[in-house]
Amino acid sequence: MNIDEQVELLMQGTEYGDEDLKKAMTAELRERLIQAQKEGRPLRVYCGYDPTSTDLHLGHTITMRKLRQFQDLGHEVTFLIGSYTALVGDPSDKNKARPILTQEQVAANGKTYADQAFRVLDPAKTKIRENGEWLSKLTLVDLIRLGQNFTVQQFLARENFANRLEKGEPIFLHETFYALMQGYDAAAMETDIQVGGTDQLFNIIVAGRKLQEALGQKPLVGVICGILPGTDGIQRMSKSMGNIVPITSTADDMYGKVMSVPDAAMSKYYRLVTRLSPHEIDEVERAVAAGTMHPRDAKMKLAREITSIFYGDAAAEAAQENFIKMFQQKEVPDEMPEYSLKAGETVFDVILAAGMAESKSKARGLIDQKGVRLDGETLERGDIPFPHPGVLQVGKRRFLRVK
RNA sequence: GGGCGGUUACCCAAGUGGCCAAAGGGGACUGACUGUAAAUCAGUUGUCAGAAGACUUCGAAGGUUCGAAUCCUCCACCGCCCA
Repeated sequence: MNIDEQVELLMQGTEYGDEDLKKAMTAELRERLIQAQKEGRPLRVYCGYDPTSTDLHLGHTITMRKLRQFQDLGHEVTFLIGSYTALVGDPSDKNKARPILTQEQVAANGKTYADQAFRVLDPAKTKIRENGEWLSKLTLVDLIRLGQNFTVQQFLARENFANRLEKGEPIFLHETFYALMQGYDAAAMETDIQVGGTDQLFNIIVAGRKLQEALGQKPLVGVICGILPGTDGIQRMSKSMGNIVPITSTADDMYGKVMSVPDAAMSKYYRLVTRLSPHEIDEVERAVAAGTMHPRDAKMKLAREITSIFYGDAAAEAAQENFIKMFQQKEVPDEMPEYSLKAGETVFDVILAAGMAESKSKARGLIDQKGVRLDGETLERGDIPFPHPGVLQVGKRRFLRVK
């Protein structure tokens, strides 16, 4: 791959929110690649992950995919676990301060993060480090010195702080340390390239570069990845929005979740979380635009690709077949929870016992709305004894085999 | 530390003694239509009850009243201004 192609691939899916910045970063990236080639040394690339929960979702894999691209081009990739930054909580993507985690939680989460990351990254070529390694050694004086490189105004100008200020929501002092800590990570590792989401723009472009410069290093190149919308297609994918595709979900589930993503978000999914080259993606989009490819088929290709990244081709193929059977041909799924009918139980009893509705009122509502079927027949009442064993379907996708 | 304002259901938010289980919007859910997409249309969205209705709920606890989300007292938390 020549330098131009490398730059194109590495800049795919990036978003800077500012054309000039993007141009500048692209130019710097090119320069670094050339320089690295000349000197015959790999670039030091990293992305940090704060282990704030146990489950990673597709949104987290965007930057991993980007790291993987660097890895495949022969560069040195560090998967940095933010053991210390997680203690502070990144204010970037929240309108509220994050809950403070204990050191034990952080340690436990960090472990599972690395394991999950290796579904995308090449374990043999990945360094795993924790930022506690160097952040724990900073003294108060060190921290104060770091703070001398920034003004309060710079922080208040940040979009999310500015919003909170405007709305009268609290901004805690400790939140401002986050950027300093992250910037220091970059300096401590003498980073060439830092990868992160658009919410990290400030931390990377302002904090990281400035601190490196202050410490006499060449400022890093920020590769800022776009944000993946969740399954609703609008809000960013995040656990609290309930629109995530967990990377630990089953192949069938992953395939189905990707299929439920609105068309409008397809392009982002292709660019941010697949292994396809910019060229191949263009081809798919052209075909859809020209009408030679059905948008549904483009999405099936996407769902299959994503499932394959995590489960391999065979499982992705199987997931696709299940999907076709279940939803395109309206057959009931092969596997579903089972329930043993007890004497005298009504339809309501079964629905509630199986957790298919939260309360009897909700169940009543579902029946009234013709949302409950037994072997395909709509049930009119819920207070009658359960008619006969069979497949109970509540809504579109909740199934129960009643025996 | 002082002054003022706020806390309503999943979220935002209206409501300042009875007509309040509580407007409106968003979200979620169901049905129709579809490509398990979007858009659109119709409906549901505190719990129990077949229905009438009953019960619990407007930050917490007490109180006034025939009756309180609404008035009073105290407590907790948040914001703004002044230090």
